[in-house]
Amino acid sequence: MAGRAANRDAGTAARILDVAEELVQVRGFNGFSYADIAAELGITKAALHYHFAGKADLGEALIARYASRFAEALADVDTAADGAGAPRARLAGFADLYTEVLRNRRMCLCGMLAAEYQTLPQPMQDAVLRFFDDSEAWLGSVLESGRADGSLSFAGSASEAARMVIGSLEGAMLVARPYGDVGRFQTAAANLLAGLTTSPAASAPA
Amino acid sequence: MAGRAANRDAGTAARILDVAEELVQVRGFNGFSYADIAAELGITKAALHYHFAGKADLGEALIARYASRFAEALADVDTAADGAGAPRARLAGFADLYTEVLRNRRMCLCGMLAAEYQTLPQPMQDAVLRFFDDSEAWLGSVLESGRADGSLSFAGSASEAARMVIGSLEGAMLVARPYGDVGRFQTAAANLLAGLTTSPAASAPA
DNA sequence: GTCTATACAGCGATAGAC
DNA sequence: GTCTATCGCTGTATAGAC
Repeated sequence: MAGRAANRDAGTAARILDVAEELVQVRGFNGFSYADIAAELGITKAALHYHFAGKADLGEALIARYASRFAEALADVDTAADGAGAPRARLAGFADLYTEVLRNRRMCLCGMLAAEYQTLPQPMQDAVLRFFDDSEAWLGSVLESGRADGSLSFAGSASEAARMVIGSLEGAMLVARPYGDVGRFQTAAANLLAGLTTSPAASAPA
Repeated sequence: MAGRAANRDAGTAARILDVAEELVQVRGFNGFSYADIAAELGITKAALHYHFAGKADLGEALIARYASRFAEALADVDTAADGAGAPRARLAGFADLYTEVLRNRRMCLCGMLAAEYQTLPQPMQDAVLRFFDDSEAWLGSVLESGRADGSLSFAGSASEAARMVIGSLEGAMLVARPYGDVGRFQTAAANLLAGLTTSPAASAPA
């Protein structure tokens, strides 16, 4: 989920998605137009309609690609953090994905679309909910493992805790971004995760 | 901060604000037009411009009124929860304000505007940050009291904890609203507050 | 304070040439 | 695959009558 480089060599469709993605994450789906994308790429609006018939189609493609990249990033977190201490490291890795998005002065794509949810065409609405459902499933499983091995602690079900964490990270981004302060997000995330982490004495008995 | 009733007897300016407020909280500042307000009130767009010269002026008035009502609501929470156990009750009362907003199928006005922040005229941007600063000041003071009397517990400064709580509540709303599920928010809020609450044994020694 | 009428820019979208 | 040209509509905003 790192901020992708210029993507100069990608096909036109991919470059359109790159520009549109940034516009949605920075200005919202209702805050940009085909003209903005066309100007940025040096092509015309008509060319955009060749690749994406309507704004709704573009929006669906945007979420699909974002969700797919996010799933890859989660798989990378799984790979990077393995063995003992995996749950804690994976939880931290999950929060780090959000940090990277904010570092690019962006809001989470689906967090932004959640705000505009009522104005979105239904296929986009459905895709946004799927994104959160998938995140909840991955994180819930991590939290459950952490509770099982004693490294994490929380009340209620792992799904509920996952929902709480996802919402909290989205909200921390939402508020930190206007302040232009990544540290503000990181502090909030650290305090949040601290509340789920068992004390060293309990998790790593000397 | 309860969902205000029809406000049938209010002046036109107030009724415009009522309708615009709901539109912003449901669809976003970039998701509605003067025509939407005019249609809802049965007046013309030109009449709207008499009361609020431009959309930016309307937006500023919207935040000012919302922030003023929110401050009143916080004062009410102070009054309702007094004496022993006040910090915990005030913290719960703070979360309840958010619940009420969500019950009306709305997002927090300033949470919504935070998402659209980069597209807002600067006076609106400034007012949004002031709203969060004020909330942080009030909540930080509540948390500090709670730590002092032993009823609340958290790492770092009270201001940092306040920022974490505000962000988490905003994010819980942001994500719960698309699901149309107030219970989803309430569960997340309860889990969040549980992490700040000292165990009964510590706070209420039998 | 509200109206009719209108200006004018921007929007998403389409037709048809190249 | 991209262009020029244009459509129909909606956006915010204004002028001037009542």
